[in-house]
Amino acid sequence: MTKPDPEAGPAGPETRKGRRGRPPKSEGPSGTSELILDVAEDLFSKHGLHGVSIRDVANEAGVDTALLHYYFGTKLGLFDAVFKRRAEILNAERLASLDAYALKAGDALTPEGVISAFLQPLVEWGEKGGPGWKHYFALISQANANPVWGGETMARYFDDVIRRLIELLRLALPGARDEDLYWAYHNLSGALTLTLGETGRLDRLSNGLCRSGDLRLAYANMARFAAAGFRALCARA
Amino acid sequence: MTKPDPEAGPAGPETRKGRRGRPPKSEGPSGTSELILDVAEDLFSKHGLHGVSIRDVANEAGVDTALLHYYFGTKLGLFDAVFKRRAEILNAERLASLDAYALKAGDALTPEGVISAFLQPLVEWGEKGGPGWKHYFALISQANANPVWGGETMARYFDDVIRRLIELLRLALPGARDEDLYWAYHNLSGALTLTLGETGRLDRLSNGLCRSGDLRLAYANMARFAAAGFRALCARA
DNA sequence: ACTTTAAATCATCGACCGCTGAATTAAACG
DNA sequence: CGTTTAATTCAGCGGTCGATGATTTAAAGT
Repeated sequence: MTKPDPEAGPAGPETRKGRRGRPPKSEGPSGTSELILDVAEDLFSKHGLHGVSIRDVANEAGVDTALLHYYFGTKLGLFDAVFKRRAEILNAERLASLDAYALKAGDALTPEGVISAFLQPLVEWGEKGGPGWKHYFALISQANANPVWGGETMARYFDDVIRRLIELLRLALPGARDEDLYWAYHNLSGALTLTLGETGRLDRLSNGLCRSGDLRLAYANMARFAAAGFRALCARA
Repeated sequence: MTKPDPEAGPAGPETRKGRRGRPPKSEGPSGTSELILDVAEDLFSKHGLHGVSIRDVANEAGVDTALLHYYFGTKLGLFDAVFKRRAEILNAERLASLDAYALKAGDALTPEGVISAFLQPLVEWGEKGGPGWKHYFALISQANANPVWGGETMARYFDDVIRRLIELLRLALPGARDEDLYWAYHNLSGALTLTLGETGRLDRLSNGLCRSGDLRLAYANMARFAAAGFRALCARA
């Protein structure tokens, strides 16, 4: 993370550059703090917390480093803010999607249906949410692989939805032992994490036969794969 | 990564501390460069490349930072050396395990068998290889989630074994389309990555019902889960 | 109109970063 | 035994890091 980038374009309208003090009211689509979050999200998702300096973020966003401290306090505060921003939206939609499916399916819950409902908001945000959501997913993917702060962070933000998911899977797989349900979820979680990363690894390995950017296909295959896995793990004496 | 640790114990025999020059021949089990690699492996696996300074490694290993440059040149050179050290051992064993299974099974290859053979060396090293191997696995897990250098690194070190795995799975699932085989592998790879991390996430989520440290169980469940997934994905028109 | 507050830059501080050249000590080699 | 080479610490260089206090500008409140 060291890009000089000394003169990135004509620097916007009337080259207001280095001008100190509060800027005149602009009708821009979203505030400066959102812009900073977008940039930080992008960089953190690619290089991790320690791979990005606040100078990197400030330069890329075209603001002074002091402004990041003004809004977010510390570097860790910025990171947390990035993590939190979309978590709430995502969790609300995933819970709603699961509840809607449970209501619709009544007694006829299937593992495929539950898992698809769980994944659906990810597909939609990934496809229609713009690049910010893809960066966010990649960030989650990295957090899930981190043994130090990852576990705690993931638990804090996402355990509620996951418990609801497992609850519905328990209904869809009557007689399943809880232990097996959790182990099966562990495998699904790993597959999901890798998909969220969109690292392009599969594209290269398959010589272009599979495109990890095809989210709809990726998630459909994951639901089918995992549903079969759940059945196999949970249907034993 | 900032630990003071000003006086970690009595500093060994006769407190040879700050003593300059080549040390007298010691009958220690392995050389200083191996010790440095062990420490670096541990720290990198927990905090990532950018989360660890060469001073951190040097302090933890009880040597001067200049010694790391003497052995490994740059920080990246140290990281690569850590990555490479065990990759060769692991790959040789995984290929041998797959070949042995192919020979034994003849025409009666099963997905469970192939996947178990693929996973077996991981179980054994994880159980009997000491903490170094666990740190190494966690490092791989993080590399696999990294979108920048992870994909290239993983491909360089591990693609050979993976191609052999898919080849055998193709034989075990006659009629499967290559595209489906790759997508199924993608899901297995994700599950494996998460297991390798041993982040303790499942332990907490299941309130202690599942212990991610139980490698034998984790890998047995993964093989069963993934084999069913492969069948489900590959057995369609 | 005056005051207060919000939003921004500037200049800088002390700490830490990766890395290097010189010195030192002991082993290996002849 | 003398020379070369391997293994180590020391001292420090130039650069970057996260963070802060002072200052400036414009909006908001009264």
